[in-house]
Amino acid sequence: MDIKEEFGKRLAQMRKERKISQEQLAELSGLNRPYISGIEQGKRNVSLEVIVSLAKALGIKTKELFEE
Amino acid sequence: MDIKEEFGKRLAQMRKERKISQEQLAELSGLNRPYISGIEQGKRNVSLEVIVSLAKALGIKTKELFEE
DNA sequence: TTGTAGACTGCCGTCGACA
DNA sequence: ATGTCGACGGCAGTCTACA
Repeated sequence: MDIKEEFGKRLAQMRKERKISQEQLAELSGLNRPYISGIEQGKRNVSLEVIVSLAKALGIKTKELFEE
Repeated sequence: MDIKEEFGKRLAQMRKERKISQEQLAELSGLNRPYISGIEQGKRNVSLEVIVSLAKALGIKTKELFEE
């Protein structure tokens, strides 16, 4: 499986565990909602800064987004 | 410290531990050498795919590039 | 609530060259 | 062996809008 897909699935999983919407995650991370959607679909090659923003918004460490 | 700097220092550290040059890391990762230099200087906001390429080139897991 | 589309700006990543 | 520059194409990330 493609790394973008893996990352997207992992992100969606962590978001749902916290029971927040894409809209809320967008606000917390400072990103826009359609972009979050694209990331979760595995369509986006996100940058280091975005990865860190998402981890912070989820209240986890960056490395946790890369655990299997 | 900025996340780009942190990542760059971590990358340089892992590369030196393996005693390979930026030139060799560039070849192994499929990236170009001046770009590797910029990353290690903390000047570049690298993408997910580049992060994974670098980890593979170093023979480590992606998450290891985010451990403190 | 989520997926998708289009238009836009800025920067990622490439490459050749020089210190 | 490494840092830096300049030029370039392509895509990251934004925003509005509609299903």
